[in-house]
Amino acid sequence: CKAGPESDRCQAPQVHSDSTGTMFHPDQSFNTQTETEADAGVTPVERCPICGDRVSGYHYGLLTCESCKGFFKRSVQNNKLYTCAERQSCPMDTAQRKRCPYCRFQKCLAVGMRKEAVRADRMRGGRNKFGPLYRRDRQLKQQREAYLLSSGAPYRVKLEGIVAQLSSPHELHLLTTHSPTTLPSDPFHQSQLATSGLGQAELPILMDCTLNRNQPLPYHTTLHTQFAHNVVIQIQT
DNA sequence: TCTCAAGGCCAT
DNA sequence: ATGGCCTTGAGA
Ligand SMILES: [Zn+2]
Ligand SMILES: [Zn+2]
Repeated sequence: CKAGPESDRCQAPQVHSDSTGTMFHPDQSFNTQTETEADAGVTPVERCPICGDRVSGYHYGLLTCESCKGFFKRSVQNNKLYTCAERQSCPMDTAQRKRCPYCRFQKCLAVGMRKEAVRADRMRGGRNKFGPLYRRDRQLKQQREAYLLSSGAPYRVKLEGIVAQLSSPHELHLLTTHSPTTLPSDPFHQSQLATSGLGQAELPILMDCTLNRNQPLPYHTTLHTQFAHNVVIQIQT
């Protein structure tokens, strides 16, 4: 993987996974970006509920990305009043989140960001009253994952990103042709893998399948299980 | 001490 | 105005 000036695309595809799909955000029409290899496998793969970007921690009540944190802070601090030029339902993803601050702020509130967590006196550091809440939420998530890991429940794997370069066309062939119907003998599998683009440099891929917990992932992929709901896959190149 | 969410800074 | 990175500081 040559890291050029445009090293953006030279990254491992990002993957979400989830038990039986039930916990997936129902409104996940996020066009997720790729994630750096460094992040993959180390940091929990959580998605910002507002825009789908990578979360950087708890901000004003819940896990959000860095940009929505900043946006919410500015909005509240400066008593921003926005208006939507459309119908109060603009799409929110990393590409379009800055287009309509109104809908972005609405969504911030809708998903539970708290104005009260923005300090009127701009005191820095320390902990606010939500500190304990964050702590509980964390350990709740962990418990649930521990359970799901041990339960043997089917889990869902989504892979979306750009493969910079496959070592051989054969790998792509396997990924492609084995998609919906050829995942062997798995009653749960419903995978949909699409490839498009013909350039050798970058290859968009999309996979979404449900697998049994004891079943290996298809071909040339390695699985790193972190938490039950978050699995990171790396394509071996 | 260490943690990590809150505010600050500043290049874009 | 945005968003990535930095500094702060009460609580564990
Ligand atoms: Zn966001
Ligand atoms: Zn709007």
